[in-house]
Amino acid sequence: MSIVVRTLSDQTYEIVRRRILTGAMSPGTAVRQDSIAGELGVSKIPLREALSRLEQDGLLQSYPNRGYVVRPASTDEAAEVFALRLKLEPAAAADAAVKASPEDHALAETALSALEEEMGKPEGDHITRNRAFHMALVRPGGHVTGQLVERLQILSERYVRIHLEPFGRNERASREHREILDAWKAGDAATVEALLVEHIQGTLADLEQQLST
Amino acid sequence: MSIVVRTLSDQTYEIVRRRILTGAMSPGTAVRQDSIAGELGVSKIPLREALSRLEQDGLLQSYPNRGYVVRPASTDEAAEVFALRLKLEPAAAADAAVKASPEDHALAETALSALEEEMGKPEGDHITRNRAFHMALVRPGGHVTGQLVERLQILSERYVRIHLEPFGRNERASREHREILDAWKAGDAATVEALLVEHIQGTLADLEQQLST
DNA sequence: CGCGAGAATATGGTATACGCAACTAGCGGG
DNA sequence: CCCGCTAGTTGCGTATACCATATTCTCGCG
Repeated sequence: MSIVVRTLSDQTYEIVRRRILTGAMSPGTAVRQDSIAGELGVSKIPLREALSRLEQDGLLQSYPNRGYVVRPASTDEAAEVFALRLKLEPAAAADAAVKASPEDHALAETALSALEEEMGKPEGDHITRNRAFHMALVRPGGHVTGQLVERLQILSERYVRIHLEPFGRNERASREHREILDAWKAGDAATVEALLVEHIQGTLADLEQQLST
Repeated sequence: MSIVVRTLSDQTYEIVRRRILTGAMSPGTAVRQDSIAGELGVSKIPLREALSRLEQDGLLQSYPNRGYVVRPASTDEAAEVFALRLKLEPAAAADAAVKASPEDHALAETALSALEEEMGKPEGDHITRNRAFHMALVRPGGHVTGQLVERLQILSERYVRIHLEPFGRNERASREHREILDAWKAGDAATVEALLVEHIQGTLADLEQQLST
C-alpha cells in the first residue's frame, strides 16, 4: 500500500517532529545537532534535512550560525491556526467528497477504523491516527490544498496534544467522525462541510476551555 | 533591512527555485545532484537541503533512491492555486491592514516603489518584486498565514512567469497596486479585501486567456 | 566590578568513500 | 524471435573525517 521504503531523512523527520509535538523538546530549547544525531544514530545529512523540513513546518526556527530553536507555542498562534483550518478544511473536504473514488473511500474507512481501534488503548497514539483520518478526507480534492491542510494539522497538533490528550478524547468526537465519513462517502458536500465546521469548532472550544483554566 | 548573512543552503534554494520558476528546468526533468552541485560549486549538504525545501514547496517531487524530478505544471493546479489564493490572500491582507504598524507601512511602500522601479526596465525581474509587495501586505497579519500565502505565491509564480511575463504586465495591475496600498495604509479592511479579490481575479483572467489561445 | 583576549564550542560546509537500489545492456534459452 | 535472467553501471542516500568561521564562555587583568 503506502510506500514502505522511507529514507532515513524521513524517519528522522518524524521522530524529531514527534518530540516537538509531544513537548519532549520544549519551546525555546536549542537543537544540538551533534547530540541528536548521535542519539538517533544518524549522520548530519539526514538530520539536517529533517530540521530543514521542520523549519518549514513552522516547528523550528533557524538562526544562521547558531542553529535551530524550537519555536514557541502561543495562544495567538493556536487561534490563527484554527481560524485557517476552519477556512480551508471543511471546504476542502466537501470538495474532495465529490471527487473521491472508491479507493479513496476505502482508504478513509481504513483510517477511521485505525483511529477507533487506537482510541481503545490508553497509551495509543490516537492523535496521529486522527490526523491521518482528517487527511484522508481532504486528499482527493487536490494536491496543494492537501499540503496546506496537512501543515495546519501538524501545527494544531501541538496544542491538541498538550492540552487535550491528557484528558482523553470525548465520545462526541468519535460520533462526529462517523457522521462525517458517512456524509463524505455519500458525496454530500454540504453536510460534510457543515459537520466539519462543527467538529473543528468543537475541538477549538475544548482547547479554549483548557487554556482558560 | 533583510538578513544579510544567508547560508549557502538558502542561496542554493533560491537559485534552483528560480531555474524551476523560469522554466530553465522544465517539468519532468530529473535533478542530477552531482552535476547541479558541481555547476553551482556547492557540496551535497546545501544542495540537498535546497532540494528538500523545494519539494515541500511543491516544485519538486522525490522518489526514494531515484532522486528528485521537477513537478509538472498543469492548468488544474493553476486553478487550484488561484482558488486558494482568493480564499486566503484578500482576507489575510485585510486583517493585516488593521494590525499593521507604521514600520509595516514603510516596508510595503518600499516594496511597491521597488516594484514600480523594476517595471520600467525591460529586463527587470518584476515578478519577484511583485511577490515581495504582495507579501508585505499580508505579513503583519500572522506568521502562519504569511507562510501559507507565500507558498501559494511561489506556486502561482510558475504560471504567471511562463504565460504572462513575455507580454509585460499591463497598466491596470500597477494602478490596482497603488489603490490597494492606499486602502491598506488607511486600515480600510473591507476595501483592501475587495480590491485584492479583483486584482487576483484579474491576473487569473489574463492567465486563462493566455492558456486558452 | 567591568571588560577584553583567548579558549571552547557548535554550526555550516567540503571532500571522500561506500552500500545499495534502480536502470541498462547483453546474453542465453525457450 | 522474443522473453527473462544476469552482470555491469549509474546515481542516490548515508557515513566519516576534517576545516573554517561565528558565537559563546571564561578568566585574568585593569
